[in-house]
Amino acid sequence: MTLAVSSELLALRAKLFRGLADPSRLAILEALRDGPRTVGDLAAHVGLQQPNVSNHLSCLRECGLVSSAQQGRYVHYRLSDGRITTLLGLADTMVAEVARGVYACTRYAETDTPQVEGSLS
Amino acid sequence: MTLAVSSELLALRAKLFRGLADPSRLAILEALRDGPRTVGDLAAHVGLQQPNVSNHLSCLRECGLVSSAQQGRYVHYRLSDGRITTLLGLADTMVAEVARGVYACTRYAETDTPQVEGSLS
DNA sequence: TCATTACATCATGATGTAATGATACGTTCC
DNA sequence: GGAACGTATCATTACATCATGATGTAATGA
Repeated sequence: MTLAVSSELLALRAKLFRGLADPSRLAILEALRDGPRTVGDLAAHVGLQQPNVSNHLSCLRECGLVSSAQQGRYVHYRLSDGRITTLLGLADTMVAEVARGVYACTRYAETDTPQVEGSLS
Repeated sequence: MTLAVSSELLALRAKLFRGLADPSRLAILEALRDGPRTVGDLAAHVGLQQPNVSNHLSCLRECGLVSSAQQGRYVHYRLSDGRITTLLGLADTMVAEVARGVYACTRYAETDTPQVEGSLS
């Protein structure tokens, strides 16, 4: 009787969050908030190798978070929806609020996370 | 250059999204929208085994998404913040909008999602 | 055509993570 | 005390995923 959230919807939500659950992809999305960028530009901006960025962009594009447009040899990527910014902002607010808890969460690998100095600015 | 967002903050955001990037955990959070529940109740509700649910709950608790309170032999879990519902709702809206794209996203495994009888409202 | 540039894809290795069964811990009741 | 119950933890296994280097593909220009 209590059927309302289908497992398919849960899987979709999980996929969406999974697309956002990687620092590299979040950095890419942040960089795209200022406007469209090319792959090489993004790679230089976030300090990752080109194939790696290309792979992450494919992920983001397939999940509908970014869209691409080829112009000559270049491929310009941009955020596909302003809602993404809203989602990131809300997550940012939550992180600021539960920062201590999230930071204390040792369940997931601490990828190169130096030290938090309460800098939530 | 000039990374607008520090890598530490990106890591925190990624952790938060990672906590939300699993169908089982989303099912648990959905079940908790109606109010506090015990571990066994949750396990029966989402169709997962008790140790598995307990493990996911530990994850969610460590990340500050749920809080627990022991009453006798039982431990009641509840959402720690109403913001979580907001975040899930926004994600839901986005999923509905980019559903086609997310469906087509074959980059991540379509884990056999647990059978859920979540109640929407 | 050939070379160069920009990007995508493939294969691989290292690491992370979810699910399971067994077991330990804590509480209640006899 | 001892048994039953609810929950947490451990070790194992299977799988997922990130990053890298090598290679492939498309587009521009000489």
